[in-house]
Amino acid sequence: MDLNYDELTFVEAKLMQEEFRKQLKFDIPNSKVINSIAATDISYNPNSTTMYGTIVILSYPELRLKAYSLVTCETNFPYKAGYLGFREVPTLIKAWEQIENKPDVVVLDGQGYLHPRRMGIASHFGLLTAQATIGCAKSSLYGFYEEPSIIKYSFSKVFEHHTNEHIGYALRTKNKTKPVYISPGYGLSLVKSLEIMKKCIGNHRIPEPTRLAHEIVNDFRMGKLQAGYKEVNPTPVLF
DNA sequence: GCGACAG
DNA sequence: ATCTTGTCGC
Repeated sequence: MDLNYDELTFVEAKLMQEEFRKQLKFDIPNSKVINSIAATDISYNPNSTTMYGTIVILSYPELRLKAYSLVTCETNFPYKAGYLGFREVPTLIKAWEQIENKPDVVVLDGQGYLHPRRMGIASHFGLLTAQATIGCAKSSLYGFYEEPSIIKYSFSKVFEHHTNEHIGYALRTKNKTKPVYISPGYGLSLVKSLEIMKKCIGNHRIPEPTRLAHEIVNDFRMGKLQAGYKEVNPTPVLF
């Protein structure tokens, strides 16, 4: 594919999001059982155009690491709230293409439907790959909501400012910590995306797939891992 | 005009 | 996103 948005202006990017939005699908006949879930992450030095990207694949619902894809990619499109996809998706598409066994669902670091134009990075990536995706963001970008109870697994709906449309959830993934923001990116419903993410919660605020992606891409940037696609050896059964 | 603003 | 010391709470 070799995607590159470096020459786009924000005005053009916005028009593209409005066009993409019309092509989104959320209720794809979804009787398929989920056996694997992936998470993506990007790492880089603020003063460099080199992006380090990863997509890690875990078994579901056991959440054991099965494989990971590591790539490096040059990007000049700047970060701007509302346009994250244009900066990070090209790197992720490159990581996606070298995966030999595609996962059933992909969790992106950022928003999905919970976006001013319903086109967060999870929707952007999901549309281009025709993959089921979920947006899981560490902070809020858009919408209003009431704070969920401080107890782990509690959640509340996030709504569109003017229409009151339900567009995502604030989910408490750990007692007494800030919630994360969940919304479908592509191919899944709001309810289904929340249900899946609840099952990805471990003992930290950041859900397990995303935590692993962050750890692995950091090792990659530090030179501890090499670019490419690698399937991890299954843990031997002892008896 | 003012404040907010994923990573 | 990344850097980075100390501090607070479980």
